[in-house]
Amino acid sequence: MAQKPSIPKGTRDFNPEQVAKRQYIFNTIQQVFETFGFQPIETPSFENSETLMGKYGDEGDRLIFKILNSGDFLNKVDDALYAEKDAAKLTSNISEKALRYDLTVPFARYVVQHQNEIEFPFKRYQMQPVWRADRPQKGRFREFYQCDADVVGSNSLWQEVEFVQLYDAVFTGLKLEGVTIKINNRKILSGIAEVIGAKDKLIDFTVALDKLDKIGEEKVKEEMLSKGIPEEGIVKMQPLFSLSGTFEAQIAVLGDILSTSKEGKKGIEELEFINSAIVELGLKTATLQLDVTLARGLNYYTGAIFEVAAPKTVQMGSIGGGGRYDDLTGIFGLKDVSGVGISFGLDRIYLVLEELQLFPVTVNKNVEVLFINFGNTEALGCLQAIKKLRAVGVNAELYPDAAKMKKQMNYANKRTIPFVVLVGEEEIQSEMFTLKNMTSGEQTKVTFQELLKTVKQ
RNA sequence: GUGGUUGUAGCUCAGUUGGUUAGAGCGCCUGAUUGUGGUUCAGGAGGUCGUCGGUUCGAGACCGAUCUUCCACCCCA
Repeated sequence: MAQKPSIPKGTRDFNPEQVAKRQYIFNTIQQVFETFGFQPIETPSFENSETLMGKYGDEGDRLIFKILNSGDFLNKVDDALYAEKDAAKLTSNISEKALRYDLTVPFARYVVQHQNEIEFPFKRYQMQPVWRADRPQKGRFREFYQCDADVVGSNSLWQEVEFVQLYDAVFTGLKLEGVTIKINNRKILSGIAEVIGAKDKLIDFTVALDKLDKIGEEKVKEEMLSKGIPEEGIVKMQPLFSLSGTFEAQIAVLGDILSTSKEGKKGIEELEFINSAIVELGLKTATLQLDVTLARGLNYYTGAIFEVAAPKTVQMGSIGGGGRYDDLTGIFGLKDVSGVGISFGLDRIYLVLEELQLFPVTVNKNVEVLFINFGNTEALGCLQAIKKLRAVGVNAELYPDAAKMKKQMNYANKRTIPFVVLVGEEEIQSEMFTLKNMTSGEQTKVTFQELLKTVKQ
């Protein structure tokens, strides 16, 4: 074959079956979002660069897809700047727009921009693709969908409680049982950083702590030391490294460590509030688990932090995440609007459901009846029947050409169409339909009413 | 962004130390079967070996670059 066309790395095409399966996940999530009182919005695929840049840290900035300006953009660049060959500086001069990196920041922009039309607290959901210039891996793409639900304009911890319930409802709805909703609180992390004398190194500290179950205690300590966290501080947080047991037991240990930190204690209070409410309300299939090592890179979180892990039998990064951000809209000039939200990673959920074979067999919305084409006279009669079938919601189609019977049957077979109807000269005269069941091979002569009845089942 | 890995027919993969015309299974098309798919039998199509360049009398195989795949970092859904 000549030069095969291709798509950029980290992107994918979806065939009809895959789309049906993705649609199934979307529908489940959307339905739960709506029963929890969220309303949909959509925002553009690309935003002004200044809306996105600097909101996700240096690493995030690197991963944002920048859109080149139109026209003769190089002409407008200062010669000296061009000669410098500093990509970061040059970028801002030749790119004014960028593809959205997540749905939270565009949402914050939306809230600020439409603050006078919005009734607070505002509960919105959004299911759209986002783009990251990352190196692809399993479950990591450069174009993928996020499904976000956020509430802004309420400090109430009941929102956090609701989101835990929402996670549980969605994964239960998807028959994905045994997911773990990990929870932590940024205030606890800041509290610890304060207690160990590394208040100014919060990010370094959390990033290192986050790796505990991956690289082990010793390596984490090494990394912390190398980032300049004082040794006596690391000694102080020693109990953290072996933290386990029930929610209550872990809270007790944290209480000890954080006894001198006002912020830390506040974090513990919040966690206790959420946990006791969840214990009271109960979860259907998910488990809520305190995980002090849970950090999440995004630096705008200020309170609760969530992350959802797939059942342990599947190797997959987190399939959802979120948290409380007290001042996200502040970066766009709207102060004192607290928000909290969660996100579902559609593409990863897809991979998990596929691996565990949890998609229902019925997701494929297939044609239910194929009418064999014997020629123009017969075809017209068929289309009259098809019209009536479609009117009552039966997916039906006529084979477009009067091709060989074998070919037409084969088509029905390949597309796994369950019923085939044959209307030839003979059937037209007797006003009957020959109905063939493709799974059993059984063939009967029926009236239209009987045909409708069989096919509708 | 760093390090590694992968690419041969539509799919899954063989292909010896570099040596005639690059193979298999499955799939696809045609016929046996002009009103009957799945099974069977017979036949057939389909590849500039990811791309570009180099070494060699000769490259699918060796070397380089590039793209792609997957993986580990980084980071993250």
